[in-house]
Amino acid sequence: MAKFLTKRDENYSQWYNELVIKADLAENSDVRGSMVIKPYGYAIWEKMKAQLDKMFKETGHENAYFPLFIPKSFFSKEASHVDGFAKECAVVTHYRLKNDENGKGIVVDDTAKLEEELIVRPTSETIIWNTYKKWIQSYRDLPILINQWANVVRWEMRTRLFLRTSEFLWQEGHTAHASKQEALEEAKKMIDVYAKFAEEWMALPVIQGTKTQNERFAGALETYTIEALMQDGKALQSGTSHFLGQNFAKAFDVKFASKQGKLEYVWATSWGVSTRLMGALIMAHSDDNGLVIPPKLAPIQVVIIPIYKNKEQLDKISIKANEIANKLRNKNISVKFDDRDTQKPGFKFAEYELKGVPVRIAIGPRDMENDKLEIARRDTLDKKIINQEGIENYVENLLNKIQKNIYNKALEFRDKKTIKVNTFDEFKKAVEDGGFVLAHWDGTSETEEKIKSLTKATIRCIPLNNDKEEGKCILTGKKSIQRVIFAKAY
RNA sequence: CGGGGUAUAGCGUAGUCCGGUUAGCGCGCCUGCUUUGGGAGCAGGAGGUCGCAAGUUCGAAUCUUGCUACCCCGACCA
Repeated sequence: MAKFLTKRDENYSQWYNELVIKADLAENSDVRGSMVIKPYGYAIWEKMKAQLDKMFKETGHENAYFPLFIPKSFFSKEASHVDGFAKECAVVTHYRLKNDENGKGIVVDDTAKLEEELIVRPTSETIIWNTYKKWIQSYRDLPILINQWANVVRWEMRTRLFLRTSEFLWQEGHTAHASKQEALEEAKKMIDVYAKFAEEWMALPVIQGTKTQNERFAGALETYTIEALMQDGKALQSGTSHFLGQNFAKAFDVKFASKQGKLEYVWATSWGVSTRLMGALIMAHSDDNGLVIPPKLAPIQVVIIPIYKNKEQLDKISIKANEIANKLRNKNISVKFDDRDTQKPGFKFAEYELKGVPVRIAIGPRDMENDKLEIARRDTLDKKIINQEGIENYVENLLNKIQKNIYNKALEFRDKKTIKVNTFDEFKKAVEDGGFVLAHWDGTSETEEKIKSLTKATIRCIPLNNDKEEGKCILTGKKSIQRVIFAKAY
């Protein structure tokens, strides 16, 4: 089986690329570094989006929309922010095209040069804080809890479908608060929301922690992150939430009158997840036969495939299949009855396996005689013949089981690949083997940099609620108060 | 931005060094028949400005020059 897909242990990144394309999730477009998200892939993203949106609203946030274009001057207002993004910005310099005088198609009209260049947003802090300045005068105007669903552009040198594309879809929350305490709580609250979403919906175990200064968001005082482990042993940063302090308020001069009548700068957070979550979902669970999608995010949860020799048989089976489909739909389960006559059952089995549909039901003449059906689950590839009677409860139960099993499998894998080391030799070997490596670190950026250049491993995070433990830095031997998580990352 | 490479049908490729019939093959696509409980078989068929432009030549996918695009390695990537 799966003779059309490269195996994971042969070439993991080739497996990933083939899978994304063959499962019909996305493809490269003719625009450098930009992908087309195809209907099946977009359907998964829509499910993610719907759930996240619900969770944001449940935590008091509202959606709004800010401009795609940001005046260049906004960017220079926050120094570390511009440092972080300057090298990967798309810039709009003109606003008109004209026919080439030599008849060679269309050229930029040099006379239509913009007074001030516009940057295609790589993130929206600047335009949003420029706006918040107009909205905030008093503590009564706070907090502002806004989220935006948008596309952003970062001119990356090297791109990969979903993991890093020049243009990508995401949400960015931008909140404004009257106190440091409240902003910090907001940042933590949102990383918590992300972790909950990853674990309960994506079946993806994640570690919450803070970033070191080196890895922090440009302009943030603290960056909270959720880190997940992929099957090749590399880490994937899956969501971040930043405590921005008063940096942006100061850069954009956003002050409010406090209850005591003093003028104070506003405290800020921002937080986001992107279509990169699709990459995490694919890499964390899928196997050599194709995608494995957790039921809660699967666009099709159950597919029914008829097996027949002639039209009369198909007609009979169709009646039964539709009956079953309706029973399942009444349980809010999404079902597809695939009665295409243009493909054979074997082809369909393979196709839905490749596409990661959690449950497959096959009904043939044999089953029709005995009131049975064949049910197969994608996560374990187990097949069973069961009674048609009570199928809706059976499937409902099975989908929950599959969701849990996928999570447990990923958790087991991560636990197995999480190793404590105490010496630099052990460290190098562990990094080479892949996985999360728990090691002592002296807390300096220089040491972190050195370790990165020696091993390509970076500090993924300092876990929240980390156990305090005296130790010695694996590189310098200096004192350390806790272990941090190292890994090679995407 | 430095180094290397590639461009031929929807996709993957052979042919290019050493110019010479109608540019070959696999997948996919179309038609027909037989098939249908794990990616069907046979027969027939359609599909090509050989990246673009100029040059050399009786003759260019093939040689020369220029251009463009893409890929790989490095640098870069909260």
